[in-house]
Amino acid sequence: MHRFERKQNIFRNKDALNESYQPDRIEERDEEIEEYMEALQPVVDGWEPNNIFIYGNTGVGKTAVTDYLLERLQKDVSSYDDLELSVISLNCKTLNSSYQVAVELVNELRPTGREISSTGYPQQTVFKKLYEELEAIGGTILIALDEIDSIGDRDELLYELPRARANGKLESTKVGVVGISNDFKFREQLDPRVQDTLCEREIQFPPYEAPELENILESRAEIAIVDGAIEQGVLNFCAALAARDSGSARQALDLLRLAGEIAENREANHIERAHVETARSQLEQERVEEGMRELTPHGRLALLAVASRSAKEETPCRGRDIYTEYVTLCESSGSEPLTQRSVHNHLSDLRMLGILSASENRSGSRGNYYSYELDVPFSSAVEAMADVLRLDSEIDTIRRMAAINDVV
DNA sequence: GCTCCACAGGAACCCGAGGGGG
DNA sequence: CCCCCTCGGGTTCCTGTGGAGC
Repeated sequence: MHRFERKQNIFRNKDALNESYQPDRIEERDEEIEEYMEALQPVVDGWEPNNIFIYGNTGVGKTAVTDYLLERLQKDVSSYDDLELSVISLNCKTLNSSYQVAVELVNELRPTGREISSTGYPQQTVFKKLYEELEAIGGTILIALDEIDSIGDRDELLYELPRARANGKLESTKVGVVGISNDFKFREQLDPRVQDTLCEREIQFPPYEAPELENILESRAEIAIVDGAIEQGVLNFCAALAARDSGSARQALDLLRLAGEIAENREANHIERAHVETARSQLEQERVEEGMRELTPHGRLALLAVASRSAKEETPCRGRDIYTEYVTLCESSGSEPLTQRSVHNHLSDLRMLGILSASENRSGSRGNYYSYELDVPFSSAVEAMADVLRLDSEIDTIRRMAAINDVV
């Protein structure tokens, strides 16, 4: 007989560890909040808003603080009847050009049914539509663009928006842009004219230090987890791991949440260090699988080529040898091989994703080159691709080779 | 101390699939 | 119908690199 039973020996309110949870109080970011408020002050005073650029790694509170302050600002502004403030927030993660961001903004502002399609128009046409929508709203408009770095170097919108008023594109509307970026190199690569305007006010969110992370974890754990269900030193351990890796509160909270789930599944009464260890390797695994799922067919073939070399205990090995392996795999799967340059691109993508690691070889007259090897367990690399490629027999061979050579 | 290997990675371009709009 | 737009993934061509060996 099957039966569901409520388990509540670990969690009291697990949601408090989720990304979407909004805590009442934001911990350890007092200085940044103060600076941020100062940058937003002109809105309350009725002047043209500052453009603000926020940067810092993922999980250091940029988005949380922005959401909190913009909400606060709207509330506080509403008590002055001569001020009209609208806030538009957009996450640009999946939008990789100014064009797409502009389309998305227009569609955000338009009622359902009147949206525009995401291709087809000349860029300026889309900008014009955007200005029309903004002008129709009037007052002060703050546009918060989260993960803005994903537009890469196609940053025309960031040039246009802050200048819209000066260029006569907008009459009655004052626009302020808040750009949020995970990548502080993004700032450098921006057109200098964009830097001038967009980065009028810059606020940097530094990574959290271990003690700060521990405070954050403590305050969340109080809400999320049953009293006494955390063993001594576990929070400290989570904080230390996250601080060493990324300084991200997101990561620290994920670790704690997953460790809790593992503890629960093992029917333990409290979360132990060992659960955190397991949680860490699981999260790492998930991250890698995520990366592999999004590979293009040739990206997969390139990875499989490395896996194949690895099965024969021939890694680390250089790009040239991977390429020949890749070509034979292409032939067996009946697809046209790409040029060496393209495979080289795939290898470097895989390196960025942390799936491959590369060591530089400087051998003078015999050239400089990278030696690649798998940076993930052999089995997870092969597993992740087995279902997609029409290479079952080849993959079997690779597996058998691996078994003989005892590769894992 | 100069040369030069053999790769890394940037730049410019190409192509076909998405979709305008007159 | 024709010519316009963007975009992703691909090419082609090219320059930069650092120390072993002359």
